[in-house]
Amino acid sequence: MAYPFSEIESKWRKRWEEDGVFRAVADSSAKKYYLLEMFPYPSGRIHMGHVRNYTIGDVAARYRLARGCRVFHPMGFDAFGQPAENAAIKQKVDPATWTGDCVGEMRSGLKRMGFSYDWDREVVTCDPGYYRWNQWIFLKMFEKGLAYQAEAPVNWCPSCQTTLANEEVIDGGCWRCKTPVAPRELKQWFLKITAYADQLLADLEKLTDWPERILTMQRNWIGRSEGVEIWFAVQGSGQRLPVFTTRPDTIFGATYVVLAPEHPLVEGLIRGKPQEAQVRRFVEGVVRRTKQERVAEGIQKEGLFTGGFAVNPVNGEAIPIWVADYVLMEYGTGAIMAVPAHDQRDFLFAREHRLPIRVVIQPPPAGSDPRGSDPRGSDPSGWSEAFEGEGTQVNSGQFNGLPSAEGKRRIAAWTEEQGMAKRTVHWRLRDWLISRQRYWGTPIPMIHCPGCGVVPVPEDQLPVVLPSDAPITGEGGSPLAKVKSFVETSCPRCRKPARRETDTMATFFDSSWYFLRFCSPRSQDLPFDPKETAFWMPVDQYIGGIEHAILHLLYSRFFTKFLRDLGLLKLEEPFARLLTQGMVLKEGEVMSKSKGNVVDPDGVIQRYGADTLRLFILFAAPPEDSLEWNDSAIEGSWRFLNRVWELVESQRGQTPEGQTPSGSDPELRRKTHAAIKRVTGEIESFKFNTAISALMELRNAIEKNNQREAVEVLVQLLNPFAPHLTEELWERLGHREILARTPWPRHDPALLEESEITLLLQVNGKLRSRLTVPVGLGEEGLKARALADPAVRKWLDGKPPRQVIVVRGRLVNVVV
RNA sequence: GGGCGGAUGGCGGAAUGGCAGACGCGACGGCCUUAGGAGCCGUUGGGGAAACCCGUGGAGGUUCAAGUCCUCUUCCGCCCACCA
Repeated sequence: MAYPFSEIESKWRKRWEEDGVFRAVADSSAKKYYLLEMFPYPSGRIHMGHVRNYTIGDVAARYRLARGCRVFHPMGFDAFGQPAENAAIKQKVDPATWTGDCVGEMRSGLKRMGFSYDWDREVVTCDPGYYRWNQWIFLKMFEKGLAYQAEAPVNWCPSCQTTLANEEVIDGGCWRCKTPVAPRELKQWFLKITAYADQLLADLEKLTDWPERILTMQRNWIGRSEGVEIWFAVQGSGQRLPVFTTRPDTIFGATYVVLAPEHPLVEGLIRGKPQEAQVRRFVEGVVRRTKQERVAEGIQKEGLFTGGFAVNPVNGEAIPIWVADYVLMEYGTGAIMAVPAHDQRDFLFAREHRLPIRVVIQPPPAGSDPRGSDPRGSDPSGWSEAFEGEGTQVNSGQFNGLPSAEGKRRIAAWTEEQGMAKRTVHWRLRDWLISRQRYWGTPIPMIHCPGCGVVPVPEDQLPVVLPSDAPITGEGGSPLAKVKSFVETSCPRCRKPARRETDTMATFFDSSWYFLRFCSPRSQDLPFDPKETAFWMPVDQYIGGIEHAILHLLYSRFFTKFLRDLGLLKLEEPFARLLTQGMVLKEGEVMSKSKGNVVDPDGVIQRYGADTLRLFILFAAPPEDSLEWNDSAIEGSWRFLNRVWELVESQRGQTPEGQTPSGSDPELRRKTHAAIKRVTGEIESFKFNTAISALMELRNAIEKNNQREAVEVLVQLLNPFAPHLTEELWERLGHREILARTPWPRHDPALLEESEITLLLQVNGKLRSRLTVPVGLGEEGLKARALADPAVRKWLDGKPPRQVIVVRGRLVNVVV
């Protein structure tokens, strides 16, 4: 049998395209619905992860279209990036050609799936018409002081003479030549995302339709912490050593100070001291290692005494200054006051190096408070770990006896009054390093002039086009630096010879605003037409992988806020609702070429058609969960579609008189309308797996009693999932209109009312019997029926019930 | 170390605190067929002849009633990880 999916699918794709069924029209006569899936990196063919992501989106888009919304469902390609450059290095192909081929391959792969994209709005980020606006936005950021240059470490391969991305560093060595990678300071471009840290944090409150865990991840990434910066004096030098702490209540317990190895005060502290040589060797050893290595070494904390002392301003005590690798230069002030009694890292370090431990927060006595009690006494020598909880201030001068929570506030205020400290907020969020010493990206539109310094390329000279003749070898530094005709230019200010910036932008830049470009993809005057974004934005539903939960979403939120401040948008947040779909696994593992467990969507399409693939990938698991691919389970979806096909074909064979007229089987009518209600609700809440099972149930019911209305409803409800087949069936049922544009069916609530219900009879909470009773029976009536039931009487065994619980419309529980 | 999820038949997964296992895969039996890696029908959590009993990682608890709520615990996954 096997329905002719291949002909059907190409027929309807052609029809949709010819009729422009999915073209988005900005028309305020109906509600707009912007549905966006994260656009793909064009690495070759589409894979199951794409199929899943885009099928989830397509169901939502098609459903909204049938509900009469102005649906906006665009697609494009995130086309800059390293894989194209690696292909160039390995296979000697031009990245532009390679990328173009991949885009073509992917576009046709997506088309084979029958997704309802408005292809007229396609955007490809490596197109100069797109990336000129990257450059424009960058210039605006530079103008506002949000783009700046600073020294930053990169992974450097001394053999290839090039910088490496983190993922190109494998076991501390270069991915190509295995030479150990060394960190190296390079002047690079940053975006000042930290200027928006408070807004990015505060506005998370507005994202009420985002998954809670994504919000938590963003919150932790931004990492706001409130505390005080307190100034220790370096003994015998007059220098001030600022230290940040979130625990001012523990200041009296500081027994030493620790500097990060890179801290600028280290050199002065050790000079001429006996410790000098040893400390210097230690510092050099730490600095030479990359951050990954430092972290990978784990909990082993190493450090040395510098020979210097710092004076704690709260009690005038001189305490030793150490350097240790567990203090990071890039957080806080690069120095800490160590309170070993109340911080676990300090505790371990103090134990290791025999530094004093002083308790300043007395743990509450055991049993005093069920939540906060701590069995430890006030003598830390017996402790196995630090006490980080709340307690009572001790050894803390005039603050003794206060609860530590109050001590925290009072000590912070007091040190501030005394001029010893100031209250501050520190953020974990760092500025965003966007420079890449790479070819396949957007050139940063800046010019270095010996006389004028760093000068922006004037707006009317954009785009700065990526030259096509760069030598891409993977060696000898940035490819752009080797293209004379690109590098050599004149200063826009003084006209004298100058050099172009040869770094390109990280591709996260490109994807931080593409959702705005879709609104007016051919806009020539601005990155997007503010009228169009005012109509379409925000994205009503965004769908993509959890791996983008932090960076991509944070950057997009940052860009939106920046563009709003430029006056181009009237929008706080770009994505109203977010869904993160799970991964596609095979035998419990992520599909990957290296594991050799990749299932190619095209093979599946050839065997079963796109509709079966779509249906199966939605049926096998809820969208957010990971999905276990199963080659034989897809047969179930295939069978189901064939049976639906058969159902319609068999009905077509019948004369109208031979069909069961609508209404003659009230039970099937009821089931049909119940299915409309259920499937509709489940599509809206993205429970596609159960929506499909409801469709299977409806088909099973129809098979027993074929009825025109039921069949038509089934075809309509199935449409978002299996669009090609259902268009064909809809036509075969005699309809002229395209099903995708046919209004979604509505259920008749009157038909869902039932006259009888099944009453569950429990004895002591266990199901013992069931009873069919008329709807609307009162509590007493239900109780009487239950107690009269033979099964219940058997369990009562003549004894009177102790209690009878009646849940109307559902059950009666008799307690003996 | 921190955060967030999970754990239900042979498998994927269903279950507003109220019929555990919907729907599907697989398996088994049958029908049809020259044949079937097709199709159709039936059975399918475990135990038991049956009445019934036992079952949602483990241990407690709340409740008339717990897969679902609470406490503790084990294991697994993901993300972030020396953040002061």
